[in-house]
Amino acid sequence: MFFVEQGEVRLVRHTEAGQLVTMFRAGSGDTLAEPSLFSDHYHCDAIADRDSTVRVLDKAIVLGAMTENTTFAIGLVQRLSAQVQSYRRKQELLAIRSARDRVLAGLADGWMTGTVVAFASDLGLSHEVVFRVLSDLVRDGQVERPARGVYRLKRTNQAAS
Amino acid sequence: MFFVEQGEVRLVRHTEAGQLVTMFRAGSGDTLAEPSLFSDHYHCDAIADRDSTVRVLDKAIVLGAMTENTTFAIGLVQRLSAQVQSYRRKQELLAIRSARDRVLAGLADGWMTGTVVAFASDLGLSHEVVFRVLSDLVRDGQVERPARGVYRLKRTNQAAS
DNA sequence: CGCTCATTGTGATTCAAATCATATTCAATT
DNA sequence: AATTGAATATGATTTGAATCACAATGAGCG
Repeated sequence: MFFVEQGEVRLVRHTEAGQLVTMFRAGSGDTLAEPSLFSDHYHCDAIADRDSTVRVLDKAIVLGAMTENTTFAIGLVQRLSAQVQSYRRKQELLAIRSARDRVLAGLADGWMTGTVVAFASDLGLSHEVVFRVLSDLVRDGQVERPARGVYRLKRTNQAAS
Repeated sequence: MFFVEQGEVRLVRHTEAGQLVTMFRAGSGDTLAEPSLFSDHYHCDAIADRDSTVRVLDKAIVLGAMTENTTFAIGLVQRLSAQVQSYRRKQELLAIRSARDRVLAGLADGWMTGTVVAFASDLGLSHEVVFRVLSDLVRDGQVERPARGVYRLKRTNQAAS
């Protein structure tokens, strides 16, 4: 198990077909690979896109800390719950068939942080379609593009939640 | 938060487009809606396809139990970790573009339990394509169909993990 | 038993996302 | 300053999953 002190680390897996799927993005203060506490053979790779500082937490020590320090355990439960929630939200989003609606939902959820290519990958769409949809949305006035490669929803249809 | 004593309860959400997405299937002994412990406004619906018995756990009591009983807290962490793992696996599976490969992966992971329609919904595919792919796979000898609506991978390409 | 309804299954057609191709911008490197 | 490589962007084409349409089977029910 790992603790990200600085930077950003992505947990990725390779499908049989060879494509890279990002499982989780851990920022400063996040823990990584909690499931490894209970299962040995589950394998992911970790990629740091920026320089990052990561603390390695020994499995036995973490398990020990959970029995002794209840606030620690509760914190862990809380972080895991948040992860479960975000996975559910992602599932819901990926269930949206139309590329346009999916891009809109992704924008509303604040997924468009890095590059468009990364955004497209998170959405499970080809970057070409995402570029095209973004262009259309800008043309339709739903989205603004303050700079090259930067897209933002207009206040008109911001996230409700 | 809920505890499923008997039966099976599905956690579902409705997308804006009106389609139903199954977020989680809880069987006997599983807990449901753990994230509700920490957030108030997240909303899912629960559907019992079979008659089921569910125990309602009071939020405050569960939080109390976590501080007092460390084994309880650890159990919760463990269940949540397992959920996170399965969500990651599902993400990986849904990232598979080809319907044929996705169906194969779903079969290998033992998702084909109920009806083909339910299976298709879990895979995020139309049931027509799933039927077609299953037919092809039977024709190709990769899959056996012991009875109408029952499909099973042949030992040749069983799950590696 | 006849009725309804969901599931199973297949065939034909459509449509939209993937793919292929290509140009441009820009930052990092040499 | 020239070179590489990645991201941005758009256009043309293909492909495969969705959709529409329609049978057949089988379970539940009055």
